[in-house]
Amino acid sequence: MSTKTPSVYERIYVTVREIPYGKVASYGQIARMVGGCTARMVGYAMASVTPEKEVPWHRVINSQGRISPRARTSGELLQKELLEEEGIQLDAEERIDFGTYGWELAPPVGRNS
DNA sequence: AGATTGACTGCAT
DNA sequence: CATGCAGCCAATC
Repeated sequence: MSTKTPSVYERIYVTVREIPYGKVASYGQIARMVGGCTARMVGYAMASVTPEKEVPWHRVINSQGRISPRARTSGELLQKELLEEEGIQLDAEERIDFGTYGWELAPPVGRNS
């Protein structure tokens, strides 16, 4: 293998790939699941991700159930399109309901109102 | 080898 | 509800 050691990044990519179709996960959730890394690492990993990784980065959103404003480009718009493609509908405020689309491993406490 | 950055998160103001 | 600040740790320059 290459001189590069897999390290945390590789783990994050693998974890993100574990996200089932039609579900979403937050950075913090993934960070906790991977362990040893923080939400920033996940975000940074996503920023460094490439189509070659085949990572469904569009299934990764922030804790607010919102698409990260990211830095440049209108990629966020693309992300919304991809999410809808997965069958995930966004709220009127472009927000995702973790209780409905959230990863089964990421239950935000079921508080039925 | 040191400084900077980065698609985050949570709490305080 | 919007804005600000601090904590996190690794990759990149």
